[in-house]
Amino acid sequence: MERLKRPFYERDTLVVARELLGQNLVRCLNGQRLVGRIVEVEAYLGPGDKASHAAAGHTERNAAMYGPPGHAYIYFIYGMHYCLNVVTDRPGFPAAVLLRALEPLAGIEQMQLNRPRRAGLELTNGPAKLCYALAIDGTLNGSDLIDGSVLWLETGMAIQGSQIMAGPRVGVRGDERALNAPWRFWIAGNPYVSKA
DNA sequence: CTCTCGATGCGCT
DNA sequence: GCGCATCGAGAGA
Repeated sequence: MERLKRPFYERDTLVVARELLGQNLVRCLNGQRLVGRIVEVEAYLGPGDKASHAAAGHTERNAAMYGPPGHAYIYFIYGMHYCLNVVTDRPGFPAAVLLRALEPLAGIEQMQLNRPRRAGLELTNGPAKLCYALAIDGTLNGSDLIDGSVLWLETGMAIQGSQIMAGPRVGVRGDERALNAPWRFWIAGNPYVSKA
């Protein structure tokens, strides 16, 4: 499988979000490949998006979103969880796509070890769950997904446009527009999607 | 199965 | 101090 290059990420965030569905997320851990198919994402479209961390402007926490596309933006939330985004759009413009759910493809035994009390669908059907399964935490924030050796994306399975579902994002606050915008995308019928 | 609620730490006002 | 792009235990049905 071929690694996704910088130009893939350096495009309109809604386009990238839809095309991320079906691609493979690869985490290299102690020489082992942990691989999951991306089945659910959410787009965060910049400073004007009131649900985005970038709505508050440039801060230390969200700095990765302002950097070049094709890097990881990983944040710590609710005092105990991490969530993984990929940075999109042009350098200097703070946009990203949150990876919300994966379908495990390889390294599943290690994922089980990383989540000792959960199995099956519960392994990776949520944004913080997939980070536990793939051993992704704040130390990987800002990782380069093109030249790095710990985290990257590879071309996966082609998804037909008719198989892509869209709806409002989960768990966000903000104004009316942020709450209603259909910027959550998922693969129709995939059992690992966090919410039907 | 669904629903409620506590956990837990840090960035931001 | 407040609130958070969440999760999972426990209760009830």
